[in-house]
Formats: sequence, structure tokens, C-alpha cells
Amino acid sequence: MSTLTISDKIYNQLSAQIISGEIKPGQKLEEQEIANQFGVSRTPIREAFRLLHTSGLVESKAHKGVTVIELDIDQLSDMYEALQELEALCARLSAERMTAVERKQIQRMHQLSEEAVHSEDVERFAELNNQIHTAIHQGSRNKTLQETIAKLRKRLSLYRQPWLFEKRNRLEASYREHAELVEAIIAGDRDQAFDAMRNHISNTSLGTIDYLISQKPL
Amino acid sequence: MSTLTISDKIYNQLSAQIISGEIKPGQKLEEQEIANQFGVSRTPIREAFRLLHTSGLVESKAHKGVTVIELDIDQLSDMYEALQELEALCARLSAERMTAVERKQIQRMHQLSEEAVHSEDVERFAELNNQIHTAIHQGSRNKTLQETIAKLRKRLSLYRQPWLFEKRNRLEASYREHAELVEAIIAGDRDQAFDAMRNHISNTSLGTIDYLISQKPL
DNA sequence: ACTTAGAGATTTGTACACAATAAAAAGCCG
DNA sequence: CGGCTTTTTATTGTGTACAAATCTCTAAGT
Repeated sequence: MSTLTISDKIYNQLSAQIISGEIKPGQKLEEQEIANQFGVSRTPIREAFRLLHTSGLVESKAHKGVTVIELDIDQLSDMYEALQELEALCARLSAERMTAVERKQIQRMHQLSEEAVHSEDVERFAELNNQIHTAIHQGSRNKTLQETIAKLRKRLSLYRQPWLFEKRNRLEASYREHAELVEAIIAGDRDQAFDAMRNHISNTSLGTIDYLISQKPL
Repeated sequence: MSTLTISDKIYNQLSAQIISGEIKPGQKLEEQEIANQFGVSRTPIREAFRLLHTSGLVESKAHKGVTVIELDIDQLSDMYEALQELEALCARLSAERMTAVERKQIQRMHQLSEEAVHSEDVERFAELNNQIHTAIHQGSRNKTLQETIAKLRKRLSLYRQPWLFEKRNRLEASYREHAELVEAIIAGDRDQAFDAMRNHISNTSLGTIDYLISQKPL
């Protein structure tokens, strides 16, 4: 059992609040205010801010405090463009490196997700979707890739609410894209796995970005 | 003119010392010791440590302080595998997105590097090599990619000494690989640019890793 | 002689006070 | 009245003291 420090606990809390949307992009975090809120001094708050900064959830400038990152369409496009390639790479590596057991597992997850599609259970599908993607990240056997992707997805998650919304329309499409992806990985087809994942993330991102553009007409 | 805070200055110093090899991988950084060294209190040191952590140059555990990251062969392989794909992607995007001026500029840098090859000026070649790569990163028009690559290269730079050593042997090979790469970007050939860069980084990494394996026989 | 328990020393974590910087408000001059 | 300078205020940066945790070295016990 590891004894978490106060800074760590506060980091976890703030991190969750930011990701859940309780603390919104662009919002400033004031040291004293949060210190009062948690009933501690400013010191561990500052440490927690640094952890948030490391996670890429906030940005900080000297003498100006920290604010939750605010991503515009261009930045989101950049991040999705990178994510698309990195996840596609993971898929290719997974097609090469996964054990037989791992391949069976993603096949099972995919089968389970079929039920979620039929019952239109978006939450359940999202959960299985996450499991499949995570399994493929691990299947790549590359920690650097996993960490980079995890960080990107964490930052992108601040803008996932519309994604869940959009997801309802893309439920069946997503399922079919997964089908192609899982099939390729099980067959050990590097190139098809790469293309299938690249296509899948591309479609996902297009949906999200289109939605954001429609929401925020400049 | 921005007024740098003490934490920032100390971060810059420590960062430079770590990258230059003055502070070695695995070495522990003690707050009080460094505070005395710089003639300040522990507080800004702790802030500087957080910045180092964000850069990925050190790792920290609760109540155990921070230590300079120590990468084994597997981790280096992972990082190079990721770097290879990311840089290749940048090359592809640059082939599509660079302006005519930018294409001329990398051509010019490449031409200059030819002289460095003939005079066997490794330092000069390394400098131009960096410029070419940086230009290609910028040519991708993708900030996320640029930052991710920059961070990876920074961490890898702790182990670049043998690379510079090895580089002497790879001087001409590197130049020829660059030639193919630059040619592809100027011609706007996405796929050739991708393959050329992927091949180039792959060769570079193999050299480095082979060297490290020969140095550290398990 | 080796292991283990514990006291002391060392190091990191937190609280609080003060200094420095930047933002906001008030005052001054045209 | 408007633009600029000065003063005030609020927020972050730094120093210092103390608490908590870890490490180390000693000593007792098997």
C-alpha cells in the first residue's frame, strides 16, 4: 500500500474535476481559493498544479497562475492527426506481437459490443470501446507509445462530451470499423490493421470536430 | 523581455547539466544540496524539479526525491520505434505542406552538409542535421507532433554521446539518406519522404543501440 | 555470525510569513 | 473628457520553520 501525499490526492481530485468538465477549459485555478477549499496550505496545491501541468491538463505562466487548457479547432485537429497515426501504429504492432490469448480477448470484447449496439447502450459501448483500444495499446508492447497516446487521449477527453453525443449516430459505423480492425489483428495482417485503425480514428475525429465547428461558429 | 523566475533559471541550468552529461542518468538530485549550490532556498528547487519532471528528464517518487531518468535498451528501443514513425509522418506531411521557400531551405542545408561530410566535420554535420530535422518538424504544420518529437529527442539526447561517436562512421550514409529524403520532399512525394525518413531514423537508432549493447554487456 | 528491532539522523512534505511581480484603481496633466 | 502616470491591491514566488517519512547504523537476540 502506497501512502499518497496530500499533493497527490489533490491532484487526483482536480484532475477528475477537469476531465469531468466540472472545471472548464480556460478557467483559472487560484492557489489560495483551492487551498481553502481543501483546508490545506498553498504549498501542496502548487505541487498538485505541477502534476496537472505534467499531465498537460493545464498551462502555466510565471506570475500568472495556471489555467485549464483550452483547445481550438486547429489544436484538436493536430492532436487527432497525431493520435490517428499513433493508434494505427499500435494496431499494426498488435497484429504482429499480440499473443493468441490477447487476440481472443479483443475478439470477445468486440462480440460483447455487438449487444450494446443492438440495445443502443451508448455507455456500455463506450466502455467496451475503451477496453478494446487499451488492449491494442498494450498489444503494441511499446510503453512510449502507450504513454504518449494516453496523454493525448486524456487531453482530448476534455472535449469528449460532444463525442458521446455524436457517438449515438456512429454506433453501428464504429462497430463495423472495429470488426475490420479486430479481424485484421486476429489474422495478423499488419497493413489492414493499420489502415482499419487509421480509418476508424479518422472518422471518430471528423465527427467530433464537425460537431465542435457547428457548436462554435466563429 | 520576460523576467525569468529563479525556478526557471535553475531549471535551465539543471536541464543543461543533465543533457550535457554533467549530471548522469540514475543520479539522485537532493534538494538541500542543490539549494546550497545555487544559494537559494529549497522552494524554487522543488519547482525546478517539477519542470524537469514535466520535461521527462527526471522521475520522482513520494518521499524519495527525484533521479535522472535511466533508460535501458528496451526503453530506448521503444522510444526510437515511436520516434521513427513520428518523424516519418512529419516527413510525409512536409512533402505535402511545405512552402517553396521551405523546400529550398532544406535543400540548402543539405548542400552545406555535403561540405561537412568531405571535411569530416562531425560537429558541423550534427548541427546541420539538427536544422534539417527541425525544419521538417515545422514543415508538418502540426504542433502536437513537434512537441512530442522534441520531448522524445530531449530524453534520448542523454544517450547521444555514443551517437556522436558512431556518427563518424555513418557520416556518408547519413548524407545519402538525407539526399533521398530531401529529394522526396522537394518533389512532393509523400510516400518516398515517409519511407526515406523512416529508414534514416531506423539506421540511426540501430547504430546507437548496437553501440550501447556493446558497451553494456548484460 | 546473521537477522531484526529500534533510535537517531537525514530527507522530503507541509504550513506560514514575507517579498516581488502583475493587474487594477486612483490621481494627474493635457 | 481622455490618456498617461502613480498608487494600491491581489496573486504568485521565495524563505524559513516544523512535521512526517525514510534511511542508516547500532545493538540486542536467536
